[in-house]
Amino acid sequence: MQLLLCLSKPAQHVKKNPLMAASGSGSIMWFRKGLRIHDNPALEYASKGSDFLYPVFVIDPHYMEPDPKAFSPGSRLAGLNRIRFLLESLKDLDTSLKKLGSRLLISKGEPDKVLIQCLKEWGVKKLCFEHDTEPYYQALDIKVKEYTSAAGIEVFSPVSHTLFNPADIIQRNGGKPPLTYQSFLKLAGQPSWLSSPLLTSISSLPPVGDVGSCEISEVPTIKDLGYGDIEQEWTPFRGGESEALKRLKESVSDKKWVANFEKPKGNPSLFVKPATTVLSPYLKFGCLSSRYFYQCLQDVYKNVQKHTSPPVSLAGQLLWRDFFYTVAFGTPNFDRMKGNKLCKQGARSFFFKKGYRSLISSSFHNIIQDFALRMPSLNVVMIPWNDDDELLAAWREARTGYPWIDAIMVQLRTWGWMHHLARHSVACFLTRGDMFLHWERGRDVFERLLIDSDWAINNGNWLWLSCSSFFYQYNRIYSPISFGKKYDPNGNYIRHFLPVLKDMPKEYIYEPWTAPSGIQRKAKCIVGRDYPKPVVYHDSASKECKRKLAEAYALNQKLNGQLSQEDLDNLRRKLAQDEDPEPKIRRQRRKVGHLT
DNA sequence: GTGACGTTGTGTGA
DNA sequence: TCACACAACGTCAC
Repeated sequence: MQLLLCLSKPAQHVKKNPLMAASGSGSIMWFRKGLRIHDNPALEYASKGSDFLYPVFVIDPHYMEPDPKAFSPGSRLAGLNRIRFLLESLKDLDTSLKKLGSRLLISKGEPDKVLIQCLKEWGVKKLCFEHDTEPYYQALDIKVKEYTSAAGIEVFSPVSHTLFNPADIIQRNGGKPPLTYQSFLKLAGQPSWLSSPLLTSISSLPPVGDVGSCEISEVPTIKDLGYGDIEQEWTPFRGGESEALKRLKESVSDKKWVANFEKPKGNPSLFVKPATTVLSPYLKFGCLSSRYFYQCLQDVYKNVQKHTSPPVSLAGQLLWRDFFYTVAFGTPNFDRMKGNKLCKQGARSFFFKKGYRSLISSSFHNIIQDFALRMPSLNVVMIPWNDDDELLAAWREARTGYPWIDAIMVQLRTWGWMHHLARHSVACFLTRGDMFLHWERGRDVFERLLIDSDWAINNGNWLWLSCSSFFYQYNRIYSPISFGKKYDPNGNYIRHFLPVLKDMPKEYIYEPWTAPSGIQRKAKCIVGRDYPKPVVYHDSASKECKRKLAEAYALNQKLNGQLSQEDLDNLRRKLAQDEDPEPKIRRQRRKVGHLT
């Protein structure tokens, strides 16, 4: 309310038309993701044949308003970097809409309630919004469609966030999502829209109609949202479609770089000019169309002699995105370890008792019903992860004592973005590599702090990295010392994000606890005082993790993945009994060191 | 049932 | 720079 009051001002580009509601020629374009003008079929359809167009974005307080209890500045669900990125994206969209004779109408509240109020007040006959497969939006859309169906309002909700429609892929695979990238590629083939040009510009839009009694504001600032004066290091990446297209143009203009791109060969320690496009935050909010990006890449590939291919190529990265969207859409409880049992044993009851039947479009319902009968097939390994708030906080707050890990966590907090392999390093360290903590805890931290955090991709990658699903070679552990050193022997990345170590000689920068005390004094960094000692011994901790994973895998195999809570607890006790005490001893020493 | 395969590990030795 | 051991997983195609 405070926001609306302080921003209430006469709306520009708004034409009064008291007859509009009766004429029924108005449409609402409901922006959620898809914050762009180019390749936006919902916007295109909304503007066709409409005398008035209402471009609406609803600010959900859960997503935007300050939560003082959260572990970093921001709302309950999002860190401040991502909130700011979203506001910048909205501002850019508003500017673009104004150039086309329209504007963005910002409202605030529970999105479904606000939208239904707008639909009633404005008397429109058409509601357009981009289809979204995330559970949050699926549930939201059900509520809105219940109203539109009863009110006789046409709904147009095209798939334009991804290259393919996840439901189509699942249908083609007999009702199950493909579980490997290669099988996904085979099913997907070439996108149907690839041969025809996408609509990348619009010359004008219908004017905005009378907004009546609906509370509408301009795009708020961070301060308007109640954050006051914030002192923090902000992400260097600016939100919005204009910035996205500029970045895209820069990336694809280097044809040689695009043609030779191989994701696993990228250097995660580069930060002045990152080794990847950093287009992921723009794809996340739909400031950039993945289809337009894909088409631009195909144009480059056509004009070079040879180029890399999926999974490592740039186009392959967009296909990875679609792969995770597809598996996530076809897997109930994709974001949990413990939902798997429910999937395997009680898929029918899950779908039919929990109301998911109404959640899914009728055309897809038959497939899902069949899918439920066949049993969902994503195997999530049940692992008795440890629960240790102290270790989790050390990881989250960049004080593990391993500079490579801590520097990445500082980059996460300050930039909201890190290279993919840097994410692998810290995710492996938290889960199966060193700390043996639950991937869901790490997922929560990433989900909050990343500016590109995406429900399907984030959960998919945590399942992958923790060897819980998709990837199972738990012997392959990233070393918190040698992995970074291989790319950046001088430790420039560490020196930048952990200035406390900027004068540490390169011989010790990845393992400062090994530096002689004279060197530590000269570098003005005494380990245990200015920078923490390691919270675990990597050598023994990683061996312990491998042993635990081996036992957990064996039990999962024995019980065919059907572990009860009791089975997990028993295994946890057994693993603790057999545990090598060495990592714990180090933790005790560190703790004492901190207290004194 | 079997064999090939899997975007992105590390350390060692040639 | 490359091959190999490490130790061995699940998925897919046959």
